[in-house]
Amino acid sequence: MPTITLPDNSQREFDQPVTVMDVSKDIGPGLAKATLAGKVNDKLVDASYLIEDDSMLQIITDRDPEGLEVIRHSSAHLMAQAVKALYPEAQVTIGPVIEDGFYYDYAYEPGFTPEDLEKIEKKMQELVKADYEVTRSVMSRDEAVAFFRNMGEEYKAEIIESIPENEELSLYSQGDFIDLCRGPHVPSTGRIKAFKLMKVAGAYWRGDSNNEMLQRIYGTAWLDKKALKAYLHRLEEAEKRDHRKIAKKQGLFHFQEEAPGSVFWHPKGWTLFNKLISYMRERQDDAGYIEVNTPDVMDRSLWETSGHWENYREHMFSTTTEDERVYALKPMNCPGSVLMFSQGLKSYRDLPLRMAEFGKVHRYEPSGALHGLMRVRHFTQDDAHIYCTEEQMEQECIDVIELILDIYKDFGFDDVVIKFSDRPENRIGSDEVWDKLEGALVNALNVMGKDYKLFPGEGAFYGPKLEFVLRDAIGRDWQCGTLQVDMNLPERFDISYIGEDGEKHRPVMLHRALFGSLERFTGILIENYTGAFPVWLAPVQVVAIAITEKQEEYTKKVADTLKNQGFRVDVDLRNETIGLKIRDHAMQRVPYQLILGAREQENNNVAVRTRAGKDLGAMSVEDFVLLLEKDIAGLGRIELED
RNA sequence: GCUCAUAUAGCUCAGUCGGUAGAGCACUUCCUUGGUAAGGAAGAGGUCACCGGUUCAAAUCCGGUUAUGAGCUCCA
Repeated sequence: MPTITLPDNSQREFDQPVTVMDVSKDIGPGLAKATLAGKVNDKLVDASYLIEDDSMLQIITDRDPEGLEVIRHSSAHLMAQAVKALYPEAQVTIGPVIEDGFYYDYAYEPGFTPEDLEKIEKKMQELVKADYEVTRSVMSRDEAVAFFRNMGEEYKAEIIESIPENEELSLYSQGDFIDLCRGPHVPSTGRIKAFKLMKVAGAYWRGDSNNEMLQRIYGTAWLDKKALKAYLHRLEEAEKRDHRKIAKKQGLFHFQEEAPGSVFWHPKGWTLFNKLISYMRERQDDAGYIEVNTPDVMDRSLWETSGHWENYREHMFSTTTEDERVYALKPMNCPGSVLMFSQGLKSYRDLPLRMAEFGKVHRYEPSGALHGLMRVRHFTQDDAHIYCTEEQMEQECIDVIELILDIYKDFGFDDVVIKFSDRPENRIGSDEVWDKLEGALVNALNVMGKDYKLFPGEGAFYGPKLEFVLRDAIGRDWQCGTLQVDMNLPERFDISYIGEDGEKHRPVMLHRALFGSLERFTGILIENYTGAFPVWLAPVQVVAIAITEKQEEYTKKVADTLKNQGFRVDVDLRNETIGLKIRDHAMQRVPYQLILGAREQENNNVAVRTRAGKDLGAMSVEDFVLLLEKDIAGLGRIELED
């Protein structure tokens, strides 16, 4: 005799066990029609779930976030059903829900073509129309293994075999398709209204590159066609922000075959790059760092001492000279930094020693990993190594985190995902030391009230790390800043400082990078600003445009006045209409355009237009300079975007 | 590195059935001297990524290489 309590605390009594759907029907036919699943005592269940005892029940409809998840999960099953119908020899594996949709991995030797996707999608539509009822059944583990093995589904059987023996497994079937699944699912296939298959890709079985490659089909699913359309539109818009596209349009950099994964910076892109360096240099200077520079090419023996030769040799660029000496291009700055530290005796009075370097590192990344500016083979780190005592460590961590978040704020990144990776299985150092190092990082975050995501066992073998992650236009996450504690290098290079007691002590070494890779950060910024950089960063801040050739001299004069005050100014004297010139520079996202015609020349002033199309009217050059300076002082966050 | 796809003018892209390549923008020259997102005309520009094969004939079909894109794996 279950009593059902609904979210509004109203109660309904039934004289026999009821399904979620029964309760829905009891409340009203409209709700019954909208019911996708239920939440009984906070556990997500099918609409057909039988409630036997007094329970809290929330009916899940397409208005609930869980409803969309159920639809996406069922969409994955729907796709698998379609694939099995069209390609019976394909074996099913797994098909989870992901952000914005779902995927399903198949073992299918010939692979799927884009045409196959169309066919599969069409089949899915048919299956929706047929409106198969989705039913749940239960099997023991061993029954299920035998069942799937008998069907020729070896992968499925393998998955089930790895599940503990005593667990009861649920299976879902629709039409002649059956799959192992935790559920819940929609009551019938007709409930899936808006989906689209997006792309085929390879994916390793069980995520292990030693295993065979499966065929993964990605799809997206939404509550209705309108939401699907909006999503596709959003994707299109996001693609326009792709840093590679914007860079081409604005002439910031290029890549070419002779140097895969290596950037050719054009003048405008290089200006941007250098602006970031001078910004960082200033911030680090204020934060008590010193800056050094160490060699790019160093002898093999150094990399043997650091351990890189042993562990990362295949990812290093190395070179042998005429005299048979083997050198390597530095894949990291730290060994150089340590050599710098060991020059001369260090006292505890020298600590904390914060040694920064804008070092270009070279890593032979796998070809498939390369990705625009985000993943390159030669990149510049805003690297620094902080040598300090154990007592100083936590405060140094706090200072680094504070600096990093403050710097990100200057670029408009207020929400930064922080990842914390703690001790891995293979590691050096005692547990007590690890406790201390992890504690330093976590305490620092706690003191600052910052949330973080824990990645257990993902730390480096020599110490735990924090990673600061930013997201690109297409929704991909990229690690930018990092803070790591290192127990390995000080040991390997046997560095020390003289303590108050006159004895040698081993310093703690913190590695940190704030932008991380200047190249990657530039890429993130291009997308973040859609190429419309704040004035302080913009490669060209102002363009002076002559309306006719009669203003040529005046235009040059105005431009020179601004250039002499340190602004980055372009001049446009082309024999084109003013409309075309304005359009060109607006599309190049130049923050300010000065329109210079007979009127301006006569009154000795400039007519100012923003890239967003706002006409600020005429003003003197002096007033315009004040405007620029104010804009730059506010780090260009004055509202002039469209 | 793996799976799939792509590679044609500086850029964006067409190119049917295999018959030696085309548009728009950009560029050069000329006309136009203009007032806040595209004025007009003419001209120049290509070893169709590279190497090989099939064929009387290859941008087109086949194989390989390189690079790029998406995803997977990796990222000290």
